[in-house]
Amino acid sequence: MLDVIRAAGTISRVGLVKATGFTGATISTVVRRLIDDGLVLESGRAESTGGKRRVLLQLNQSSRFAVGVHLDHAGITYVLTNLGGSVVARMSRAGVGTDDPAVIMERMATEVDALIDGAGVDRSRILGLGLVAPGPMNQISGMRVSPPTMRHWEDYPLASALETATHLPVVLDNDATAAALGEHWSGDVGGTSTFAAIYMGTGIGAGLVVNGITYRGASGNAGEIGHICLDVNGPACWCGARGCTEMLAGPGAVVSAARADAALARAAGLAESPERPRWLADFAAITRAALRGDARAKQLLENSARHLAIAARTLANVMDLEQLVLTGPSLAIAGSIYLPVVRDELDRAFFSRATHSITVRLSRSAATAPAIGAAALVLQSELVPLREGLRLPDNLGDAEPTGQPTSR
Amino acid sequence: MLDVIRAAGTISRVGLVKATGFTGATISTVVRRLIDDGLVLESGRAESTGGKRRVLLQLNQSSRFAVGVHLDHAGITYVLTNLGGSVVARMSRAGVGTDDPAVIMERMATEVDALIDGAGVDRSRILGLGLVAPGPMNQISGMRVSPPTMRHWEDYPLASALETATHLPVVLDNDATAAALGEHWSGDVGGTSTFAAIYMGTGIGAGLVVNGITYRGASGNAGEIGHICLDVNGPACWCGARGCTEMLAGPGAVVSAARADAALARAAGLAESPERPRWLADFAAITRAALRGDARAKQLLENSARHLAIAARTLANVMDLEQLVLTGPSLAIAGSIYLPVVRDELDRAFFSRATHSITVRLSRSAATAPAIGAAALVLQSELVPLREGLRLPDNLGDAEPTGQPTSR
DNA sequence: CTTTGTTAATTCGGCGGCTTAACAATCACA
DNA sequence: TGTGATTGTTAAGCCGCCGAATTAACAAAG
Repeated sequence: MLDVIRAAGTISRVGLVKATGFTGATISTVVRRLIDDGLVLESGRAESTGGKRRVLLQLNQSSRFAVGVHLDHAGITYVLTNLGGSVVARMSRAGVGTDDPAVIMERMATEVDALIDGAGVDRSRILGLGLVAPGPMNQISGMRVSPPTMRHWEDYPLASALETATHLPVVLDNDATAAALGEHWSGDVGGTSTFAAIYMGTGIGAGLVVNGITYRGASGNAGEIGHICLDVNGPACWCGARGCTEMLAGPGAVVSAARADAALARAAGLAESPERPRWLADFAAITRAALRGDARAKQLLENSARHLAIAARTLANVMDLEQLVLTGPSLAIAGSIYLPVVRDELDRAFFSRATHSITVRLSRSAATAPAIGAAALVLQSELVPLREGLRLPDNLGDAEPTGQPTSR
Repeated sequence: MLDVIRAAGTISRVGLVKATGFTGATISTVVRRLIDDGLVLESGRAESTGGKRRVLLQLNQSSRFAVGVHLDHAGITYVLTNLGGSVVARMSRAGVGTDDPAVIMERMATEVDALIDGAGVDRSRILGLGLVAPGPMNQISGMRVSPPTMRHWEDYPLASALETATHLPVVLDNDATAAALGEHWSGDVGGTSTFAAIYMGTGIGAGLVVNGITYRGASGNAGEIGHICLDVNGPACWCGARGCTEMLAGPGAVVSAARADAALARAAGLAESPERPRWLADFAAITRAALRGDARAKQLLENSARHLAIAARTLANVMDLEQLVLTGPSLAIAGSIYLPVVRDELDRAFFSRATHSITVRLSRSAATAPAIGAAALVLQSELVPLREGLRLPDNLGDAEPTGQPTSR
């Protein structure tokens, strides 16, 4: 319900009737309650359609808030969003590094406090905290399989620890999935039923949102397009396969190819074999060189884009997507180079293109997308009734009675 | 609810309480009504666990039936299944060919009558008819995009026409999706939440079932693994891309490669450039040659299997699958050759293999899987409440906020 | 055979969500 | 200034589901 109002931006009660299928009576009482709770505001009138003018409703954006935290090796990003998913306050702090989880927990609690206090938001209006991190997350406890750099976090009871530290309800998820959800809430995805966010950071992943809820797969690993084969004869990957997207299109591949080219490395200003690889800075430098017109840099990036585009098409074909968003740190930098290539690939060879188009766009907040998505997780869990589990049909006995009267 | 009973085979009321999360009270009344309607039977007692022995429940398999029809160029397959998805009667008739849709409709109506009468089933006990065909189906009307061989069916109002012809409720779907659903109902998929059926006929596709309901994507084209890229430098495909699975692993590719090899063509007994290509017969002949030990035939098929396996891994990674079933006419023939290759590929390189395993098996009824699935569509639509997400219609009537006049 | 404790299943009162039905409010237009 | 159309509210009732109490069936101990 709230989700419908949010997705529509502004909508009347009659509009809600059509959108939800509920009766006018139901809508009336529900909306009444939402207004009483301060979640929804009446915000004007629509033009008459022959009778009484419709009263337009919209979310009271600043009635409730959610905290989103993106936990990563390189940095922790905090955002405070309102009900609409718009960022009210944002903060970036040092990453996890090799610190002990318990230490980080304490630090996060104080930093979250700082975020909330800095924005001047009443704590009672905060619905909860969403925490996302790389790798699949166990919904209840914490990380199942963590990337090498965060190995010591494995099986740490993230949710419960953070709940006691911050006194806020905590929900967990994978960062790519969160990024997709964030786009669904903050971006103008509208009523799109199936879409994905391709997230390119160090690795390449994708988050999937189907009918407004995230698709996680059996173990939270869904959307793993970083390790699908684009070339049977391609280079071997650490995952056990060959020709994976990550090997052919990943920022790591781009950076190491640039390093191998002495002239390019010099032109782009890459540090020569630094002790600590700063791939993101290097990737940004290569992008700048390409935008300046450096042919070799441009070729490198377009090669990467071409491969990413093919992975995107695979994802779009398998999931039969309507919309695709490019996001993540790497695409925040080089998105303008990747976007046309991906668009072209899908225009040319998306399997269902005859039936329906697929729109591709860049995220407007690629760098903070996962954190925003983390907050969106909270918004969703609080506002969208999750119809999990099996429920009873409405008409169990009405299936073609064969003579016996259905006793009521 | 009925789906839980079906999936469990036999289950007690207490078992249902645990499985569904409902209260004992609810279960009691619902089960009572199901028994009154004849859908469920009490079938014995379980061992005591310290107190009163549990009464075991199971579906009354023969209380209701469903008709499943697989419409294809080459042949029409009819099945009549009971509530459990078991085939009660089966029939195969000539394919669609170039006949006019209206003619086929009439023929189907009489053939469905023959099927029902032959099995001696009361018409009032038939829940409905499921019709599946290649290509994406418009849920309401009929085919959207049809394969070249069935071009004259495009936009024909299949559902309504067949409803008036047979006087049965009709549901439509794509055949690969149906095959997956058929496996979910008739096979022992158990409580698996995410699985796919790879369907290899002339082309290659996959049907997806997530949490017991089919995933169709935006336009019913989901699972299109026949046209994902396995080799960026591969041969061009009619779909507009390069190196598609269908080009590298499809039966058509296998057969034409075999024809190109004169010695193999002779050994396998392929007709030399027949006027009408009989790819299925040829594919079967090549398979027999391989099983006899013909090295060249074996190599051809294993090459195909290797590529199909990579496509399967892509699908498994993207959807994060728990189970995979190989089905369809081609795999009904050569499944024993493909199965180990697919298993090996997933064991080696399935991305989530550390978190959870993925089981791969052959369908037990590969040839009739789509027809069984068509019947399962009916069973599901009647027995499982489909909770669709909230949807926004194209035009809700509200557009501009606050005062601005809405132009219509 | 009786008593006791445990588990299974049903019944009954009640709550909440949703619907139908009737009604009040607003607006365009004749 | 009605009049019909459209929007929105209120009241009454249905239905699914839950909680608590009750009945039924069984094992083990005496």
